[in-house]
Amino acid sequence: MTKLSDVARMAGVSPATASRALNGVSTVDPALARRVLEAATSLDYRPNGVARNLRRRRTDVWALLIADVSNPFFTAVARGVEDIAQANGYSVLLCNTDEDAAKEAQYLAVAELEQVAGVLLSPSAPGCGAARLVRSGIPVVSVDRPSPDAVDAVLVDSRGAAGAAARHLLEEGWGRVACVTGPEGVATAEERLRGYRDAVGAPSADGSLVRRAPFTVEGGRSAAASLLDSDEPPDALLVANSLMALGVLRALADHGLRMGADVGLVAFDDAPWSTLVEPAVTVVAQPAYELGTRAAQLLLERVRGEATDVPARTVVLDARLLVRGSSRRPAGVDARTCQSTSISSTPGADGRDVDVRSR
Amino acid sequence: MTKLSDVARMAGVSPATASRALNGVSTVDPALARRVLEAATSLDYRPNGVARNLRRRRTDVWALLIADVSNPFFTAVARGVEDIAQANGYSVLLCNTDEDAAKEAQYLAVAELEQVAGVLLSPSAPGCGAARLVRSGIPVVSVDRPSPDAVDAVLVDSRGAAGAAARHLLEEGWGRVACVTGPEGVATAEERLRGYRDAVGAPSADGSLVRRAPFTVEGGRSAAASLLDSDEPPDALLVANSLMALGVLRALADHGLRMGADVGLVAFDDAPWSTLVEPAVTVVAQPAYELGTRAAQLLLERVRGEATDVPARTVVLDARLLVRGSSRRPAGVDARTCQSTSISSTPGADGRDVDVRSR
DNA sequence: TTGTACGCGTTATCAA
DNA sequence: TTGATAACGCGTACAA
Repeated sequence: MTKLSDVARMAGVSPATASRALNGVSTVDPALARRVLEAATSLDYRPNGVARNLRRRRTDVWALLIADVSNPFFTAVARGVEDIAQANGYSVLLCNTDEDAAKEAQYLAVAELEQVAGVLLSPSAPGCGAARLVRSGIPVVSVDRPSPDAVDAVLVDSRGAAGAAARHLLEEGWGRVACVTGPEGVATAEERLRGYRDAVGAPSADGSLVRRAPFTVEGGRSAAASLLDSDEPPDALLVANSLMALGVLRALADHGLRMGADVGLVAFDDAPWSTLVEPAVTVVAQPAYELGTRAAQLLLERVRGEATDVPARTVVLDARLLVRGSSRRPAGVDARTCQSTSISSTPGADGRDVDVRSR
Repeated sequence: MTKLSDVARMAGVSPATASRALNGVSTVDPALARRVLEAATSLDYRPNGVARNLRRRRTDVWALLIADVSNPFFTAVARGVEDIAQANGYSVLLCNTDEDAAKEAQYLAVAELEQVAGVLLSPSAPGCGAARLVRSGIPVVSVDRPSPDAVDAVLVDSRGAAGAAARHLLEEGWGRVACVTGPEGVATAEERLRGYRDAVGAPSADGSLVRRAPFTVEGGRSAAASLLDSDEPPDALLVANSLMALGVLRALADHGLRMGADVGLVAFDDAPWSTLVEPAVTVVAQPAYELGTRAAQLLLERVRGEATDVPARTVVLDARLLVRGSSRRPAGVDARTCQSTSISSTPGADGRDVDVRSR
């Protein structure tokens, strides 16, 4: 492995000058610089980033902790993060926590060990161990789910969106609206359940119409099956995630029920297949990619030191309710008519508006 | 930042002993080891991984270069890789190349700079610059797409699977079978086209029935639209990827055509929505997750030095043709009947068989 | 403008 | 079994 001192020797200069030349420091004599560059080329010199990182006392790596890249929502978030990172010279470590606090803690330990420049975190539970990172100078930005420890946060108004969705189902005339949400303790799962309860009213929203399950296809399937097999089955479902929605559709098919006709449906996340099924699925579209880019931009300011002393920032993005066939109640007319309307969960906003609040 | 020497001083030992104690070296006196551990705890000591990496001359990081995490196929691959990595103490850097040679080269440079322990690569073109990594001692395993530079490779028999799929369409009685494949130069795109040509015969497989497009929804949509708008439109389509398939379905709808009835369809990748549309989509199911885990296992052996001097290995996994409604030709009977059969692309294999060959 | 010398924090070597 | 010492490869005060 050829190192900097080799290049320096060949160019007939000191390692210091070689270092400066290769890093484009302007004070170095052009002639020398050229000699150094040539030596580096002919020796096929590759700088050692690890040594540089040690010396510089920083790295150009971020850690991204999400529940699961297989979840299309997080895939989009990850892509957004990666795009911003790459455009600014950072690399990102992908960490799947599977909503597991132990895995999460382990990844945070790795992030600290590897001295990453910053962390983007979608915590599985409120009390994750991100505080120590922040204390040791590593900025942490939370994505999708809030963290008391995070410096900044980029969130979606899950509660408002879930409320609007449930209200929409009620207004369409569905009688018993149930809710299939994520695991207990997961912020977005709780918020969506809360929004649902806002709409249906606490008394009627007793346990019999609520199911918690993992944010997976199988989670959705079994939750829906359990609801449909109960004594008083619902006639409409609010589903907290697109993977779950796939399972719900399977459960409906297993029970011989047609969505939109027998059972109303609204699901979170605008999956690409949601307009290909019949009828199309009414969804709460979340700006997942933008969630990633915005969080990355906030982190960028922090790691660059541009936002030191800036108080914690929280960006709340709006979700949009896209009304399609699955939530429309069949009247006399054909229930399979498919209309698409955009309704913002925040009155007056057009769905692309962004709230930026300090906390 | 408290460092090792601080711990050593507090424990009244040398840094060397402190290091040994913290790393669980057995030769250290239990009493001393305990003192070190206590000191480390009370000082809240966190080792500096960067310094350790420099001294050890190795890191515990892999780089994973894929076209795009947003592509569900690669998402599954990434998840497979990450699971194996995490279980063995490695972290993975996620790199989206977008089939862009420049981006790919840049990421490979980062991988070398950061001295990653190994690279998992799905090259966009045959001649990528992975050779230099291998020369400098970094093992590279190619995933999904072969690379002349890679040490090992884990692939799928795309050509055989595409051939079987096209043959299936012909046997069902579709007259003009077209092919929508990926960008020129991308190995899997070429292999699938080749398999298609194997089946339909080179003469009839002239350009008029072949379209190349990006592996995206929009790529599939416009390719299908172009085919359907041509003078002699096809009556069946072989589509090389599930994102493209979504676009193709959209194009069919735009043209007022029903798959399975007006147009036969087989698509690569068994997306979760493929059984939810009507009729269900016949697919070539690729073992994407397993592709990731297998590649990771091969890399693991290399980075551990267990497979030094072992010649390059190529693992070829089988894809399975899952026959469903979209490829069945409507006869007198209802074309929407949905059957699901499993046919291996390799005669005699059950679809889970694996060929391991040396090259 | 260039060179010398040191330090980043850890681990491996070697002698005791 | 322990400790002193020397790297690992680079960047950067400081002095020249």
